Amino acid sequence: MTRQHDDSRRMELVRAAARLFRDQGYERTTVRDLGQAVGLQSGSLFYHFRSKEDILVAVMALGIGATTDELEAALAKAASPRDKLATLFRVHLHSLLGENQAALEVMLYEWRSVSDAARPGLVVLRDRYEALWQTVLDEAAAAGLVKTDTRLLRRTWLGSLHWTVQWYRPDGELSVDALAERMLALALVD
Amino acid sequence: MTRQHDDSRRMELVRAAARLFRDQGYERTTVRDLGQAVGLQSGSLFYHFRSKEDILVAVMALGIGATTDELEAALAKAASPRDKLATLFRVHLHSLLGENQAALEVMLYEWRSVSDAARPGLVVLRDRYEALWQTVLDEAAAAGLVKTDTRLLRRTWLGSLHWTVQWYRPDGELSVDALAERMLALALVD
Amino acid sequence: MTRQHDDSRRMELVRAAARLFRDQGYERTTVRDLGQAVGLQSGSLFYHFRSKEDILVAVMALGIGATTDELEAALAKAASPRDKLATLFRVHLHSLLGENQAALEVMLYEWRSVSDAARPGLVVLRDRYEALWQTVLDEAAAAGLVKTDTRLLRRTWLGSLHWTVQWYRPDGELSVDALAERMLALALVD
Amino acid sequence: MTRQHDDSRRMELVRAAARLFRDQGYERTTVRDLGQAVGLQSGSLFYHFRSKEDILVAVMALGIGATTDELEAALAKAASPRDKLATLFRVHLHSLLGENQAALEVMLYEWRSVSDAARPGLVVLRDRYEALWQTVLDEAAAAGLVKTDTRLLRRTWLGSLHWTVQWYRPDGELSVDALAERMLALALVD
DNA sequence: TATGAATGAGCGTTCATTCAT
DNA sequence: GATGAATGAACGCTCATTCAT
Repeated sequence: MTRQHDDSRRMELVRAAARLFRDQGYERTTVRDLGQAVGLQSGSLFYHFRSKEDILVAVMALGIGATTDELEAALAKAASPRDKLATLFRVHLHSLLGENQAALEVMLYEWRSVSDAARPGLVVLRDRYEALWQTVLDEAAAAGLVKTDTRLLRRTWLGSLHWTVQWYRPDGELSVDALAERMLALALVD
Repeated sequence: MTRQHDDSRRMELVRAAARLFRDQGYERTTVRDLGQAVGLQSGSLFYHFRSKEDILVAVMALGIGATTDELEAALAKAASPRDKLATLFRVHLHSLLGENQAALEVMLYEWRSVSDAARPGLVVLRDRYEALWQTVLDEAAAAGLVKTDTRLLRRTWLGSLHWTVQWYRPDGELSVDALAERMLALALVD
Repeated sequence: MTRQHDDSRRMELVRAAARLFRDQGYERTTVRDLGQAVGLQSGSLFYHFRSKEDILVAVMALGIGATTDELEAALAKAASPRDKLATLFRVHLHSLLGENQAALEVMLYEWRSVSDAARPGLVVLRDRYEALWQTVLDEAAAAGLVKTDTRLLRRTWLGSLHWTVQWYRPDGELSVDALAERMLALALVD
Repeated sequence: MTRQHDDSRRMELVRAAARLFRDQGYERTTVRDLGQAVGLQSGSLFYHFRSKEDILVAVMALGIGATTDELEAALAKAASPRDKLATLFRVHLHSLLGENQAALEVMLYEWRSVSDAARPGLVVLRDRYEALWQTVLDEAAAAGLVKTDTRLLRRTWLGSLHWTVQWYRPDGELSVDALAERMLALALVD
């Protein structure tokens, strides 16, 4: 119970931090900004986290971890290789562009602020996510859906998806789901 | 003469700044770092630039401006639509990944540190570059080389190319030219 | 009963504080350090003491008070003026250098952290201790054992003894008793 | 010239710091206190010193270094072993208790705030000073002026002298010179 | 009695920028 | 054109203390 309370505070902070880091950047976000966002004095943050960087790491771990979990769950429900490809696109774009989603974007763009000590742990999480992608792409290649250079394909497609945060506007004509579908259609060999 | 000297000093500084901003990030690079890189005291920089942000803007303008110039020149020499597509990929990757190239990468990843006042000028430069892309893609679509959703295609492909800075290693097996060729092949409908 | 329990907790804390204050200094010791040393959260200390400074005062009072008690008891058993001089040295060095002794050293070196309000109470305790010394020295002077400038002599000898904490090593060749004997021999007119 | 100016600023700061560290203790003295004492903003201190601890080390090095220099010069003028002993006492007390003298006292009482990295350098300086003492004491022992246990004698006497800062009042009846003479008389075997 | 969480003031330090020389 | 010195605001973080539970 106590643990739960503690965790909920931490989670609240991590989510607020994700938004601030995404909008202003990690370096430009002060611990006073973070405190204000959750109704705490800046010093009080350090009861929950050892350092500002620890908050960044928690945000990034959440970003990639939650996305991996969702992807795994969604893939389990996908029937065909083509469905699985669609799942890759859909889950990724929802995690990047969906409402209350900010952590994955931070994960993508704030690597430079992660210390050498914290990097390996995050790399493991990232690799786990990319391994899911790789598996699906390899199956798709075996099914003749995509070309066989799946490693480069993975990097290419992920790059395309990552970049959407720079231009996609949620108030535009295109829903996230529709965007995912169109990007997949564009990417696939007919 | 004075002007020339001044400009060469400025250029030297911009190039050094590009490398530092790319490697450490704009926020993490101090004006003392910049001064040291060109053998100047930090205070002396402010004779050449009004502020640190002005240096960033100069770097970004150089990054996109020089790339645009190169692309224009290279496209003029390209014969077929397919050649022109190859030119898009080749020039872009050289500007991102080539030796002594850092400014375009800064352009891509440091938008958040550009003030509202400076942004429009850079947006104009970026739009000019993307207009070149758009023209070439439209011609390719007309020739049946690519699908017709060329606006989304432009964003998709540019995203793929931008992301290469995160994983490409110049000491690996793949040259920049070879990478450009393979990425194009992967992107094209056969 | 409650009182007893309370006191034992307090004593445990004072002893732990004495060691920490001696080893790290009062200012560099945090209440979290103190809490950890006795298995308490830092906030819980404030049930036993009103402030961190109160703990310091308790340590210092213990340091000088216990030493005074021991000196009184030991002097009562000493026969000759020369024996009494030896007792001064022996008790003082044991209190400073003996095992589990830290409080007197804190008393000597942390005056600067005692507030004006708390100082008089400690000065009284210190004066009581020094009065014992003065009496013994005056008797020794009357017996022709030491020179007659006993006030300066007291300060001189106490200074010598206090300084031992800076250089004496318990794992060296000299026991505390032996050191006391040698220092007395050195100090006495033959 | 520039160097001289720089040094004079540093010196001014070191002297002011010596007084503040002596009066309030190193830990209780803030960099804002230090800045105010020399008419500088707190941040400006860091143009002259890399850290607050560096200032402490400079104070301590000044305290022991200047005293060593003075002692060397004064010993060169002393004729007899007895004169040299008097010189030891006189120079030490002047350095501790004289006007505008604070650095040596800081040296004695702030060791705990010196980092492991800085300590060896200061120990070398201290050893140099104590070596001067040792030489003089050995000569005095050879001349039959003092007992032969000169290593313990050195520590004993230095302890006595160090302790004077705790009780000597410059506005009292005793001048520093007179105190030195009386302490020596008390310490010497007739 | 003790805890977990929070406060709020203050700390040492950084850094873009200024300016007299 | 360039420097050395200084500014001043802000930064991440610490810590004695408080208090509802």
